Amino acid sequence: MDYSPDLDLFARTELFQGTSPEALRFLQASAGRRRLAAGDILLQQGDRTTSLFVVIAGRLRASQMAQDGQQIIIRYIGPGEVAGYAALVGSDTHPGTVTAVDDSHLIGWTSAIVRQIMERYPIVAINALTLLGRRYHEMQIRLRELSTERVERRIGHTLLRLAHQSGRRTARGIEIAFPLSRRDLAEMVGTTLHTVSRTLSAWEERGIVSCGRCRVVLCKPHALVAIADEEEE
Amino acid sequence: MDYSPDLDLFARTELFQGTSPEALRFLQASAGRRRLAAGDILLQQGDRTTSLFVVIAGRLRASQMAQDGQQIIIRYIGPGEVAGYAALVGSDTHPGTVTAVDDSHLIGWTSAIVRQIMERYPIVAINALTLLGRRYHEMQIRLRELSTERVERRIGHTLLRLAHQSGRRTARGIEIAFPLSRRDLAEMVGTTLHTVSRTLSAWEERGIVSCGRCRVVLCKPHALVAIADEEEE
DNA sequence: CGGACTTTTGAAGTAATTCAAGGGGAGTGG
DNA sequence: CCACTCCCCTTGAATTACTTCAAAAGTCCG
Repeated sequence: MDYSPDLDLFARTELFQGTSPEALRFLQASAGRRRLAAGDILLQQGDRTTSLFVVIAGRLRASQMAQDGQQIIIRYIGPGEVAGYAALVGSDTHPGTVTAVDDSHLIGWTSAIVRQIMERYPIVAINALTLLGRRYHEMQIRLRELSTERVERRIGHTLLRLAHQSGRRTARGIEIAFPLSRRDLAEMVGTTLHTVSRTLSAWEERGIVSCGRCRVVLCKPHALVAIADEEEE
Repeated sequence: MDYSPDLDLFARTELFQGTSPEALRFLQASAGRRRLAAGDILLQQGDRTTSLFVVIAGRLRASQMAQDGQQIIIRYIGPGEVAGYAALVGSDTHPGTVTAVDDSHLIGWTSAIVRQIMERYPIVAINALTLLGRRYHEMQIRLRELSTERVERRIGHTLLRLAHQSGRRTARGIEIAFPLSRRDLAEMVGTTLHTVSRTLSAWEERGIVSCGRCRVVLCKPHALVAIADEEEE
């Protein structure tokens, strides 16, 4: 078994940065592994919290559903990031559903072990605070955008964010590096897939983006920035 | 100086629950006090993070502003709650502005001390995680409401939440226990003060609420629940 | 090649904003 | 105590950004 690559990765994740070699060994020893194919569900909204995961490879989507079935996408989770934060904050059920959107590889720990780790190695709890604080801040910004901005601008901001956190340089521009349908984008932005489709079509005509089935490439990111941040008068 | 009442309060706040008497003494010794009149600003968005506060008495409003001046209200903060969470998560600037909406009394610690406390008493970091996790979850729910629900329903949910966290039983019903203008409510809900005004007027006609200048009383909370949660068909 | 899903685009409808104007309450200062 | 001012609130009417409804075309996969 090739443990060392994982051990390497550990030290670089947001959650375990700065932990002692001893702590890393303990984490290593107590970890479980999990592989998911694209479309598989890691955990479901309302389920009892049993584990915390860190993404090694792949990408997942955290979403929230209302009783009436309406769904929104909270965020996408990539390598090095935490999935299933409920175990981190001591919540007994998962607030959302996490689904793999690409084949993914994760490592996980039970809630009890997570608790132990944080008590033994406070740096982990402090790291967790930092990352949760960052997520909270992102949410504030999204909430503000959703409250005050028009759809076109929100789509712009959302695409720029996605490109920033998981863009891949290509010949044609920056490609969002995972399958993202118009519906997905709509559920991130708070609109309908129709409006997203229309907006992307208009942008494609102006050469700003280039899209296909579940694919978006930002050809002129600066033009998108202009749309997203331009002064309103 | 009457230190003991504060010491009493400490142990009951969300952040310091379960801390040892020794820790409480240290907290006590290193704390600063701050009094604010209604309208005073505790800290401003973009300011360097210097301190963390816990509200002893009064109420404050955390808000976020965009470049264009558009503002939203993130949340109201009451006794026992944390204000200025940036110091908790190691962010170097404050993500929002916190303003007193009633005369308030707070205690605070510098960022350096907060860091020390968390390293020495991991329980505090774990408590911080729990409370931030709860706030994050609340944000997810608001984001979902804002994305998927109509204004009337959102106003309903918002009022119910406010009543829950700071409602005061009165003869006429549950009163939101701090000044809350139509504009404030609009900035929480993501709409205009006009729409809020119209909605409240309509509800007042049906006897569901009773409002005045910066005052809202929920006379028939169950009717509001029906509006907020009723199945759509 | 059928079938499921994604995407596009037009047309109609509407919830909510924007525009506009007036009324009222609270505090201030003469 | 009255006049003045500053908010806060209310209510109509016009406008619009976006949704909803509808239908068809494209794309992937077994």
